[in-house]
Amino acid sequence: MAAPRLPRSFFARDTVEVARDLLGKRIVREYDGLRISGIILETEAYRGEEDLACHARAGRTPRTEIMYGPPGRAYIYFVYGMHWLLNVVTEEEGFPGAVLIRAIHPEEGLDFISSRRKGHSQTQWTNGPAKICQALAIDGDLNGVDVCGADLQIWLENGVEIEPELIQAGPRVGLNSVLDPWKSIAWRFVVNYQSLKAFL
DNA sequence: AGCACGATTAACT
DNA sequence: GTTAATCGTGCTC
Repeated sequence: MAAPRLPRSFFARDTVEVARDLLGKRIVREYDGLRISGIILETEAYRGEEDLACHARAGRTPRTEIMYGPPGRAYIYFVYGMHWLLNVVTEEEGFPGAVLIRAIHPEEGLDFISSRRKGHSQTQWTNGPAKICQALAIDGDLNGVDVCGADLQIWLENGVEIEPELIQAGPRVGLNSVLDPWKSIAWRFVVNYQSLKAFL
């Protein structure tokens, strides 16, 4: 019996809450009949047009349109000329928001991940947002897929319980030219190493 | 261990 | 034309 997927209602909430609640959840990628999965250890929230770090800061564009759409869809985009990054759209339809998945702890499909991250040690397999996409074979072809519906490509399940006191919040990464308060607002969430050891 | 930089494309100004 | 929600390498301390 397969574990139930996180429902759309999980994502139809405030982006910052969703980002925090995604820690400890399991992200599952099905590829070529193979199940690849990991436990989410790090996320970031991007929320609203006033958030100067959010792509929706400039309003609706072809790229950001998906962030305004229904929650529970994948927002996958390309940066720095070579990297794909995976987000899940949040908030009620009409309000832009998404959670960036920044790090996971691999659990299933280790051979697959290893082959896609050849030449790197296991700790470097999925400890960054572009590394996750490389490891799980996620690219722009999957932009817009529904992670709550019947699509068998990416979805989320309940994983492990993370004690609230083991969650660290801090400023989001890579926002070099973003102004405060958005540059330093604590919308990045990381599972503390202490709790990491509980299931490593 | 930590910092600086180049890679390489597309969206947006 | 500029910038970018990053990564890997190569250099220095």
